[in-house]
Amino acid sequence: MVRRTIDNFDIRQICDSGQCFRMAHKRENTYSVIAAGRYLEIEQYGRDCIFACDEEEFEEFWKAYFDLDCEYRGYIESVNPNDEYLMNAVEFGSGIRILRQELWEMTASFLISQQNNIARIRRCIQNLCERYGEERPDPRGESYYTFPVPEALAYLPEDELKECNLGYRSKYVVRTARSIAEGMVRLEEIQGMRYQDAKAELLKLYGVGEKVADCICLFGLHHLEAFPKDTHILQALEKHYKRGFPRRRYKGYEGVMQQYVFYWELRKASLTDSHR
DNA sequence: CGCCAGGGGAGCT
DNA sequence: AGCTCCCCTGGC
Repeated sequence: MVRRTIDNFDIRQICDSGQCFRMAHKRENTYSVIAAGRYLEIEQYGRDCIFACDEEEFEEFWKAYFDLDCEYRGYIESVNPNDEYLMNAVEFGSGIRILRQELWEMTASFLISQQNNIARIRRCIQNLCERYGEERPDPRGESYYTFPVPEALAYLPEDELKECNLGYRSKYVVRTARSIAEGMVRLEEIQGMRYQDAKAELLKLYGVGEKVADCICLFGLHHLEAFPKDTHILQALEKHYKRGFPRRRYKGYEGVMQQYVFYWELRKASLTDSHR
């Protein structure tokens, strides 16, 4: 067990912010996450967090995964006080962090995300992991499945992943897995590239367009300047930033602001809903 | 049953 | 850069 008191960290908000599809609400105050072949449960009460792993694993892996070396207060305090919309969004999602997830997993996950909703994206990825990932025991005596390696998908018939409920996205994932398995696109090299070069390289993958490439850059490469524009963000920009989002002010971490806006747009509907 | 939207993209012009 | 068409599932 690892105990930490952490500011601007809310595991529920992170789970609901739609950047990780392998996080789940286990029970009151407790969430699970599967990443890089590992399984972890996190329990949180206010700023007090309990990570169900030993100190070594926490320091070596999870600390960086949750981006805990970064102080998010600075991002939050930089928001223009006159920007009422963004002030609200940032206050509402002040516990969000940009996770440091795996490049290949983000690539496949955001291929699956297109024209899809988050609940179904989760099910698709769960299906994919159960069928092509590796089964491992978790500390509680149950089991979980790792994310399949590219080679496990690369030589399937292009429609095979429709069995996992991917629909027409099946061929995007299979062809991309093949491009990577055969070395047409080298993820290890992309890891070392700056944002623009990495994005250009990712755009070569079949099924990867502007928006998906930016999601991969933001969540899989931690390029915080990537600013994915999905339907929700476009609607918000249209409504609140007719003259364009002030990217200059937030230069270098526009993607963090994007995530506050996205979460706010996603959740505020259900907020008024639950108040009936 | 039809219609539409869900964190778009490919293939044209 | 903009347009059309493509494509799958779930909810209403």
